[in-house]
Amino acid sequence: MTTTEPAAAARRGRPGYDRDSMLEVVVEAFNERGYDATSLGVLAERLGLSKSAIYHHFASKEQMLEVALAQALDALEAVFDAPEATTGPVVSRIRHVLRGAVLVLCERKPYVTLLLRLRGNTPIEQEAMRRRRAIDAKMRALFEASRDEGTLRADMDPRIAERLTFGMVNSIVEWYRPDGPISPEELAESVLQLVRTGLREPSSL
Amino acid sequence: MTTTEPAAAARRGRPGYDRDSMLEVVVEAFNERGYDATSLGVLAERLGLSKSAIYHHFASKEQMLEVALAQALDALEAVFDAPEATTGPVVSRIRHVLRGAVLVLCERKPYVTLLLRLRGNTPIEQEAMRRRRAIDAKMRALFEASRDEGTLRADMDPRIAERLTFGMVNSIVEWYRPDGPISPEELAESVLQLVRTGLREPSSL
DNA sequence: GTCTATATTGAGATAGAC
DNA sequence: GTCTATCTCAATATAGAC
Repeated sequence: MTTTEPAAAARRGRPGYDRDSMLEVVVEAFNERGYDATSLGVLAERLGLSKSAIYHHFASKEQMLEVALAQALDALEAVFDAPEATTGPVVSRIRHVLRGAVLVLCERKPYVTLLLRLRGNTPIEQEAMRRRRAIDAKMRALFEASRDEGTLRADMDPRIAERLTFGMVNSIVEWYRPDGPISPEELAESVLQLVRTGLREPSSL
Repeated sequence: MTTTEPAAAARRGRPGYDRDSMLEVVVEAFNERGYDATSLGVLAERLGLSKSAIYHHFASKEQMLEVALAQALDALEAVFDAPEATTGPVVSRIRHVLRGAVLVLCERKPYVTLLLRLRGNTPIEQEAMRRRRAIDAKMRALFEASRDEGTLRADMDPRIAERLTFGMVNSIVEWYRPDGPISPEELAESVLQLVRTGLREPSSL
């Protein structure tokens, strides 16, 4: 039995975690049971380590949350700060951010899931929620711009439209499976179709 | 039984809670901080009581959750078991359950919110999730029937359509305010509009 | 119906050896 | 990088008086 292995990230046995590989296991547990309901004892069990070993990688349970949330927020902010989100026709910008949000959500699902379930119980959670609300505000501004130029249906409040749309996108974390039959791209396309023209078969309108 | 006291429900002073009026305060706290993160100490503080007084009304913290979840599930199941949900044109049934779900969600928001955030950590939570999944299955069956009769757009998987639609509806608990400017009926109408024909102004298609 | 205790368990976190 | 052992505190829940 060899006692030294170079790479740690892909290992599933007992030893050799680095910060990222440990975080993967930890965040999965947070999402299954909820952050508050997940004790260090449970984490240690799933990691195959003792509780105290965890503290070699993270200063506290909340720091695990902080690092994980950053992974989600950085990716989402990148979508909304991209040139495609700030220049060009408003309808194209909306398409870009919706598609980008779906893709980030699928590709970093565990981290985004954690973000979407925050309650703001600590300063770290509150700061993450602040960043999330800033993203929401950019989305809302796009919908209001669409209303102003006449491309959003006039009989719907743009704020309601934004909330329903983003709520739909965010709900994807509840059921999407990365190893399932549908690709993130297909899913993004379905979202755009539904948002653009609804669910009805045109011939049955 | 009941009714030696007309109602303790409206009281906001120190004493005189009955089960329902206590549950209102409790569920509000659960939703603000999360069920697991809400200690009996916090509940006692918000109720203006000692921790032990709570046990006069509920046998355990989890029993509070159980009673609250029943309020949400009973109302939702009533919508899906109503005659309007089981007879008549499929499109009408879908309109009924979507509208009904939005109304229940607005009118019993705290209880539905609790339901939607469950993680299944205990048998009681698991049973509630089972009932919730049964409701989902009825919704899915309606969408599949719509696909089969040609009223759901042919280029979208009915299961994805169902999940996106229900996800949108459920996300309403995250932002709806009963004392806000929009009525549950208006909100239900917006949902139906978005789902039927999308967000775009027809003239800009 | 509420109170003041208190029992008991498990949580997050630390110390220091290997 | 991980371990055993332990600290401290807060959690749920109970006992019994008023």
